[in-house]
Amino acid sequence: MTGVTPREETETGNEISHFILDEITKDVGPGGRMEGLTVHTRFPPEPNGYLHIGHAKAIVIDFGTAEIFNGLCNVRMDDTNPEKEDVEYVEAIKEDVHWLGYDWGDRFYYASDYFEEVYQQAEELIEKDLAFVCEQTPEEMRIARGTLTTPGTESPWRYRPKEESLDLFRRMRAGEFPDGTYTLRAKIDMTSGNINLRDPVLYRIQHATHDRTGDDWCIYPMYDFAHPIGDAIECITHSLCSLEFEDHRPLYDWVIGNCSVPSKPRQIEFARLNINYTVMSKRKLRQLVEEGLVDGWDDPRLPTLSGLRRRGYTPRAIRDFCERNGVSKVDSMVDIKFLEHCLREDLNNRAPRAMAVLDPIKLTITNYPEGKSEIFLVDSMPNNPEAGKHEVTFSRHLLIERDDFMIDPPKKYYRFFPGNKVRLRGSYIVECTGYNTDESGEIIEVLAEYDPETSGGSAREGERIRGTIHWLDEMTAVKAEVRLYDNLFTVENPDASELDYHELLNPDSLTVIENAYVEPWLKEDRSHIGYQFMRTGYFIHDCHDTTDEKLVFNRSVALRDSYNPDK
RNA sequence: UGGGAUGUAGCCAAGUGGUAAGGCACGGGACUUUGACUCCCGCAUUCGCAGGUUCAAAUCCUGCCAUCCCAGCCA
Repeated sequence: MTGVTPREETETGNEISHFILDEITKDVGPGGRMEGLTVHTRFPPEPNGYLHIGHAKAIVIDFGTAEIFNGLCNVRMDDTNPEKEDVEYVEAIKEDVHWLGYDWGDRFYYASDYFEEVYQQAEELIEKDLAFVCEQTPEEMRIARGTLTTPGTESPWRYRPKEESLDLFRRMRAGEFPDGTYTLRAKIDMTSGNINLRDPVLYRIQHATHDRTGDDWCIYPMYDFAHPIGDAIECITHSLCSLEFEDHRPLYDWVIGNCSVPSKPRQIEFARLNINYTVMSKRKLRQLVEEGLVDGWDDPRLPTLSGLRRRGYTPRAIRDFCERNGVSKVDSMVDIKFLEHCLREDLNNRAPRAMAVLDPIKLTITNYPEGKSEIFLVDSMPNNPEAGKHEVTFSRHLLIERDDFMIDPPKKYYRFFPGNKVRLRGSYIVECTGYNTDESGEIIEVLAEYDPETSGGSAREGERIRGTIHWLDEMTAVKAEVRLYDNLFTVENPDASELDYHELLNPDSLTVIENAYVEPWLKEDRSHIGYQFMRTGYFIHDCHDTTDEKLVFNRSVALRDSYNPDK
């Protein structure tokens, strides 16, 4: 038979090629160690926090790899430590994986599903004289483990008769001993340069109620023991994980090799994702949430999937980002600008356009009759006529962006200034004739005259209008709150800083604009993945705070802006 | 004086003995009823460093340097 040839493209259209695919191709191909097997991967989160974009990379690799080989990918909650885990997170994790666009079918599992089988394997190991019950205290064990440069020393309990270990282990399970008094340890090699092989703990006593198994157990297996067995039981062919597990692989292989399991999965490691100006560790994210420095796990400034979702990121943009970053073993730090690029690219093709004025100033069309009003039809997406059109109303009193007017502009400023003509997108070309100030000299109104012959915004024959400005009809505009976001941290790598992370927080990461205005249809419309407010960025309704009475928009990402007055 | 990995542009990243892909960022230009989008152009005489093998080296060999991970009864 011939080997399975990986598909070269994903749904997002990216050509995927990396070393893991190469390895798997060899494994399942002719003469490979898994010749002819269906590729089967798994995504194994610990339910102790919310998923972030680093997990998205893992999900894209786990599910994407299975997809490429026409295989399967399971989801398995790694719930072997009841003290740290909570069911609260399970549903959130499911939602995030689905939201990203992946489906595990009927293969949603828990490591705890296998507690009985894992236990049986432990007994078998004891009988094979490959594991023993140890009575060292945590402190004694730490000392006996040795250091990075000196070998460890064997536990005094290492050579106790296996019958005794078996009896003790059963009594551990029966709940006869308090936490910390006994452990089950693998009998490997206390002199190994790889500390994971210095008789690692396989089981510890923990009188804790488990979310799924309740009080059935008072001993729980360690990750290094439960994980390979879980993989093998599910007949996972390739167990893909991050780099820090690289030196656990010999132990993974030891467990697979010495236990009676139905398959022999292969672990392959890849570098986890880092992005500058943010943090990715669950610990730090939790801290930000618990200290109230952000508005919950789904704060739009956070790199959590729920935060990105609320910010207006699309699953497609995130998948695209992960795929285009590639997969390698190099510790890397990806530029957040690339993430933003992926979002803009997706939204540019799919988000309808609207006009919104974030910082309004009045514009009065002095030669347009008071009380008169007309309706213009504008393309919802100029680059895609099939997206249709929508109405905008025009009248004497309009709103424009405050920085679209200057009394004394620099060169190449194409917007409003006395004497200049600009196009009010979709309606008319107008000439700025002046402005009014209040007692303090503050500009409160811009004045202009419209040219009736430019209806729809088309210029007169031979005339070139450089500036096109967005605007709203004061009569029909709807008030909205708009939230602008910037990086949460002021430094590229907060983790590497010696300063306390509180000092690294960007004080301007959130800007709330209370009195912005938007086109009225945005009050009802919720049918789109996001909107482009022309010339200002991509926005989405805030899913928490938008109500029937109040509109709240989050800026997902600003538009690129090449305007540079200094040039 | 341990073990495991990794070094290709500002950031990702292809490349597997035949003469440095691509993307992001950046700079320039064209187009434009979004200073957006799109489109062109530019952006590593050199692959951590030093030797060596070869007609030919980012790719092979030797030595060195730098960075990351590991001493939880966490995952």
